Amino acid sequence: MADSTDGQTAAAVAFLLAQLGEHAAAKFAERIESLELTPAHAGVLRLVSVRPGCSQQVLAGALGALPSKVVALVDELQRRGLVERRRNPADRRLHALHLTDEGEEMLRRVRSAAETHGAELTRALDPEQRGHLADLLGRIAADQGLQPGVHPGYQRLRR
Amino acid sequence: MADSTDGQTAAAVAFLLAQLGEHAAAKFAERIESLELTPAHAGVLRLVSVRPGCSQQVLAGALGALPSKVVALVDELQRRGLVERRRNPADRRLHALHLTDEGEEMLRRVRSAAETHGAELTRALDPEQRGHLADLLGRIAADQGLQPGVHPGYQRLRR
DNA sequence: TATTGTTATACTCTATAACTATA
DNA sequence: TATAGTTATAGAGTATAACAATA
Repeated sequence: MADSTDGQTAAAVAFLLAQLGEHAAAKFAERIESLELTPAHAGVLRLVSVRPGCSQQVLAGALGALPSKVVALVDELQRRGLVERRRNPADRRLHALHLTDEGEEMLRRVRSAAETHGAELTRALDPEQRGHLADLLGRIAADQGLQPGVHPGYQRLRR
Repeated sequence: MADSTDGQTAAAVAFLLAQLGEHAAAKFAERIESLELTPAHAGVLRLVSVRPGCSQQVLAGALGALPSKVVALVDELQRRGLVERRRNPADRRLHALHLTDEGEEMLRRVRSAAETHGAELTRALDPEQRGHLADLLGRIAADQGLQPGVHPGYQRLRR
């Protein structure tokens, strides 16, 4: 069944993914604007929560962002009391990153916003269809070698 | 079944869409690099083909791009003999845009690249799953008010 | 006066590369 | 000498606004 119709379907799927991906990212950014966070900020909070004590280099690698960008992001989040930089006594070059209690609270709000965002985005589907869609997208993501939960493209790499 | 599990599924779908959308857009851009086209160029070719004789203003609106950007894109495509600007005798301010034969040929190559791209992106799915995915994504796109076939996000609006 | 297309300019962002402090 | 983090700078890309031609 790898006929011309299927080829067009595949192309249409790719187009829809690009279109919806842009839409989803823009809507999410809009939604966390009220928290005065950008998607990049949210990515930092999430990753520091998952890997407490990680260095800024590790963070840059996982986010796909430049170290210099990470400095600015962490500066901002630290200034607002959401993350802490702790010197590592064993290697004083490293900054171990941790969420403060306020940071944890903010992350809960981000997660809540993400759920509302997801519900709004997929409101045209019933729960069964939503589950099916998650499955199909997960298969593609795994096949394409995308890291689960890591950097949706907040980074502008461009090589 | 609108329970906490479903809420997490919805959030996961939104995340996957953003992640896969970025991936799909990047891969497509890579694929048409060999044609020395950017996604924005491809968008112009496609739209001029669909709406032959359209003005640059109309094009800018449909692409979600700035008029000044459209000028640069059309300049480049005209220089390469892919599109023509024809003065409209009725209103000499307007440039009616048309594809040349070379432009038509280039668009065929872009469409072929898009099919290969789609097949590669969705290779983890069988044709039935691919069709199902196209259906689910189409429902969301329609519900979210996205124009079919129009601007996947090549524009950087940001407002 | 309003609109199309164009050009010029200002601005934002990103990437690169220097610099410091530690190792 | 090499690495983490930081700062400064250059470059790319975008949006804004001025402009000429036509209506």
